[in-house]
Amino acid sequence: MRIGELAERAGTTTRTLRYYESLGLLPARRTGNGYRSYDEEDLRLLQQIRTLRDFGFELEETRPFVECLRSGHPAGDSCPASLEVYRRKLAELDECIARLGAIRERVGTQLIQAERARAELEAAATAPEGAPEPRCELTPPGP
Amino acid sequence: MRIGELAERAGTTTRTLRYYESLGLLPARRTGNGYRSYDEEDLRLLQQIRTLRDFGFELEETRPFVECLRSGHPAGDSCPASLEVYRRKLAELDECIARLGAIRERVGTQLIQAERARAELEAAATAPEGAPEPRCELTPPGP
DNA sequence: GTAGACCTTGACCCCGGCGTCAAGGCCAGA
DNA sequence: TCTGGCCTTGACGCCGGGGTCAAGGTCTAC
Repeated sequence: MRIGELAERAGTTTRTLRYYESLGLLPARRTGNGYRSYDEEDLRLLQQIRTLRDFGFELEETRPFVECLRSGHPAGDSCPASLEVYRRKLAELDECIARLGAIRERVGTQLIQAERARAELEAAATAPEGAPEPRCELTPPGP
Repeated sequence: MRIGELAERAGTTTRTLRYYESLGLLPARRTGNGYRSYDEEDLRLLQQIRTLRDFGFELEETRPFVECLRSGHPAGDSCPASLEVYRRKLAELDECIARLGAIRERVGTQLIQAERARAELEAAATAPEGAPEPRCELTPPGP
């Protein structure tokens, strides 16, 4: 199978496959005329890469999975190195989710307060006495 | 105040301030010799920018807040455009958190299964009969 | 007058993951 | 034989947010 067919079957582009090859992630055999040549096994490797990438893994993080498959294991995550990547990724995801959650809370609070401030402002505009516009601002999380 | 002092007081760099100026985000007056000149108000604008950036806002998203402050409001989020950015950001955060949460679940499940597969594999290696290595792999989320 | 600490503009570099040309080779069908 | 569709390598571009030179101007202190 040539590069165009593999790309199409995997739902990606030839550019991507050449890029992976340049990283040594998915090397290709060559036919006599210099064309890249792939087989079904390469398709599996490629699918493993694309699947992990869809989950937010960086290309380098997919390498253990690919090498695991290439070394004859039936699944990319049959090897300790792959499990280690899973664990690192889990920790990363947990931390990221927690951080975003904290920010979400602060932004949400901020929005409520700012909306209330505006409501009071409009009420003040309706009423004759103009109270000073209250200050409420997103403050830095501290050093 | 010149650029170096403002940068230091805001905990950033002169390069950053020049970059913001190139975006029209934080324009500077000039003294006779061509040096940039800032005042306390500029420091406030800059702090607003840095605070929002710490919360993951892109520079362009801070623009409404800065313009709100510059137009004389006591807080960057006193204006409707700023509130709109808050709301968009909240929606963005919620979606991102949900997406990461779903991925976290899948990766976590995958890790458990792969660990169990390895445990069975080792048990099989201890026992004389080698059962076929079970396949379990992260599968694509579907088209 | 000269050292050194500031300032100026301009330009290139970085990260990841490709997209998008450009110029040319290889092969099949009419 | 020629056209069209594949393939090859190489090179530049993009995204955001600046880092890091380079070459030169300006001011102050000694």
